[in-house]
Amino acid sequence: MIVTEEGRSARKRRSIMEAAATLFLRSGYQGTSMDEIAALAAVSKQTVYKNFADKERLFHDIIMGVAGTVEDFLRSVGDTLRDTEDLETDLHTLGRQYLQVVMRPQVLQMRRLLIGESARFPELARAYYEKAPERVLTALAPELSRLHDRGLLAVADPDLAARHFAFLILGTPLDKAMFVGDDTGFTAEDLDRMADEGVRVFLAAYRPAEPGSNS
Amino acid sequence: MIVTEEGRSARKRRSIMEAAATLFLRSGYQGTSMDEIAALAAVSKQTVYKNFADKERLFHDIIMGVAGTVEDFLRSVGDTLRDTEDLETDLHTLGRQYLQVVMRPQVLQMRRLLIGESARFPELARAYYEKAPERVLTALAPELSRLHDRGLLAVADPDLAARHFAFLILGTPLDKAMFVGDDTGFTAEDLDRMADEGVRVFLAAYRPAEPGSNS
Amino acid sequence: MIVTEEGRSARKRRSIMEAAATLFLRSGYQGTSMDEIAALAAVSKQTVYKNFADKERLFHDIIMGVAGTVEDFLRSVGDTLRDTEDLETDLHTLGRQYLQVVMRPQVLQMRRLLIGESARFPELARAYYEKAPERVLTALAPELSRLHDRGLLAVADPDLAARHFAFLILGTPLDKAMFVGDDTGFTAEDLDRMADEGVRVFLAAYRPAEPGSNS
Amino acid sequence: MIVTEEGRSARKRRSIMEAAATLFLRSGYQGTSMDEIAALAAVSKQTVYKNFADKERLFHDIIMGVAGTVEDFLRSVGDTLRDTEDLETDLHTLGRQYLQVVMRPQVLQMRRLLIGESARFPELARAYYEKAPERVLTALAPELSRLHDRGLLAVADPDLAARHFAFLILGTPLDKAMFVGDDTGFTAEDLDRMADEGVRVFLAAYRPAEPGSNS
DNA sequence: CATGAATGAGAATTCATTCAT
DNA sequence: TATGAATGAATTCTCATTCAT
Repeated sequence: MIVTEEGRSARKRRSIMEAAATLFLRSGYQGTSMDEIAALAAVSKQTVYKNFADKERLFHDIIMGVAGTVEDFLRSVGDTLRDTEDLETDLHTLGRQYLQVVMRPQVLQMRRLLIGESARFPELARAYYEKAPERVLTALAPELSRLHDRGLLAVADPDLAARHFAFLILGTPLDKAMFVGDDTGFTAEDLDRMADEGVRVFLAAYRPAEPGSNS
Repeated sequence: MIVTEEGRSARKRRSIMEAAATLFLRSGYQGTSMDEIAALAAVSKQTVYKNFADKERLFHDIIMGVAGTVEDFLRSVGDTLRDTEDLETDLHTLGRQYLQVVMRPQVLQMRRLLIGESARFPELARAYYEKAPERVLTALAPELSRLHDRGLLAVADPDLAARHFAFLILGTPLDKAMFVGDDTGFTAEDLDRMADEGVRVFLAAYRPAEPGSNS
Repeated sequence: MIVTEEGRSARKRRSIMEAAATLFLRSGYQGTSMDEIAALAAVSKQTVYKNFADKERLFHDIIMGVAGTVEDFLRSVGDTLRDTEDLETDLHTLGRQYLQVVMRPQVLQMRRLLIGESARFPELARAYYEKAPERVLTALAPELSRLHDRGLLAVADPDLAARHFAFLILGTPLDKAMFVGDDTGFTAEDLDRMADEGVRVFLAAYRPAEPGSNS
Repeated sequence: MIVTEEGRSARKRRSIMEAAATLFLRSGYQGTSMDEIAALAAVSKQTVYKNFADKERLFHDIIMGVAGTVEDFLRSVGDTLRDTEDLETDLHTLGRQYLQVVMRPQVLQMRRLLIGESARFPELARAYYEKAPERVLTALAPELSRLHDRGLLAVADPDLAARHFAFLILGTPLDKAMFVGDDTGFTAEDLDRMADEGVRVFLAAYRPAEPGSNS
């Protein structure tokens, strides 16, 4: 009762944000009108303006709200690699997860939206970039570093290695998805295979010459 | 006299296309008005409409025109790898070139533009994707296949290898550039180093176990 | 209180329709701008567009609204002829009424409007034709048929007879009005006389040879 | 050689008039642009303006040019009725001809065009009305008068009788054609039958009680 | 506070007419 | 003299934002 207590006002605010998120992601910034947002949120335009000074601020708040979604995957990165006993298996698992997360329609749409609006909202695009895609890399790098210390990988530059890991896996489907839409034609199995191949190449390149002697 | 003969008409048409390209790339499709294009081209709106049926067609023609620019690099791919005598050196050269080409502001802007408009112009985005980014990969794959046959690489799946090559090199700077603008903060040297590192990892993974015995 | 309750909204809508009707009838479809309509209705353009999706739909609604006006005369046709005891007198009365109705400026303008726009709005013109002019004929025919059965007229083909009746009366003034404007120069007496003469000719042709023996 | 000598200039003028006639009749005044006319006439816009001061004058000249086409039928009226020896047959022939002439697409389109533009070009519409439809009636009336004198018809008011003749025949198909387009769905046989029925009614009403004794 | 209307402007597109080459 | 371009305005429609009820 205490937790779900939200108040009409807060409920409306959330419904506006949901409507705006849906529409902005689907139709872009210019392609979405305040009228549509109000209509989809089932509130009056006045209410929209009461809650958000103008269209730009609404957009801003939406984006920053949605950007927080990576959290789950970030935790997964640490959990999976921290004390791995079977690096190869765990890396494959992580790779598949990574790709699945990034290929979710919502993520793809958000990327397209911000890339398309990066000229109009430069700070916003940069903020998103740092809060989402970049964050994964900065979370991955220290884990790779740890693995190096444990002698399981040979990574001279952990940040660079993290990026290689990321783009070996994501590069192809993500780039394609940016242009051709959410449905790239890749099946779930295709994606898993691509992730696996990326991980395989990563390991081929980053496996230590003689296991267990990096320190 | 023959070569430079162009005619008022053709000159105007070109000036319109240049103006439109500049503005579309800078401000996007919706962010560019036909008035602005006519003004920048120093031409009346009528003349714009005489040359291009409507805004969509103008946009289309611009995009497809720019997309044809990859040709040069495509030739370079074949020229560099076809009869290489020093694969490592030539791959590094190619990698650097590749990254430089893709990081040119015009290319970055075009990518952002089409990614941002991919919902409004799905076929156009796809057409561009196939005509530009994808085309490089389909040109690279057979070359890798040749190198495999010559025993210089061990590529079971040339297409996949081409993609790994591409994204090991391009991934990081390209993804960042999409969000943060043409100026990523990377110097030319940074980019060369990134290309080099990508090629190094590629070779570490795809170098044959015993050189010269793949067939 | 209940009857006159209409609401701002409905009032505005009506005022738009009246303004649009006036202007469309006076200046035609292309000759009337949405700006003019809004101005005459003392309403913002937005309000016009909120009530009517676009100019075409507004036009359509106006036309179909006006077309419903024939109803009164349709009733009159039945009332006058159904149980007539003095056919000649009643036919003359009906003929005069008919001509008066059709020569009302609003009707004449509507005819001109739709005839002029019949290329642009073929279905609308046809719909109007069937809903208004044609409808009178299909109401008249069965009455003539009844009169035939009662032995008061000799009409082998009631539909054809209805058309003869109509155009003997309307033909001249209606055709002239189409071209020369609402004011044909005919006085009310002229019109009555024309109607009378038409009815006279109709009766001369359709009176049974020997009254009272058609069945 | 003398007859066909026309000169480039006159040829162009005629080609402009033909193009304009085609387009005005098909698309109306406002629906036809000077660009289209120039294009269809295969001359430059300048040439159009050289020959016709402006669009209005061009329209005017076209209409008055086309209006002259009734001449043939006018002669036919006199030829057929002047010394008829079988009035019934000849009237039927004339009725059919009349209807055929009026139902020609060009005539129908001209009527629609001028009716639609009668507010914009009142004198022109009136002029056409007097030059074409009215002219037939004023040609027909004296012939009917002659027939009355010969005792073949009983027409007290020849002008009125002419109008009755006209609209008994033309009324239905002409009125329908105004609204539903050139193709009314009536076959040539339908039209002949309609004409015949109109003539039949006309004769029923206007045949003298005792043939041969009107004077 | 919430609904409908108003404002004021901007964009795409078209047109009649006139210059300039 | 004829072609393409320019002018200048009009028209339909949409939008973000603000008032009034």
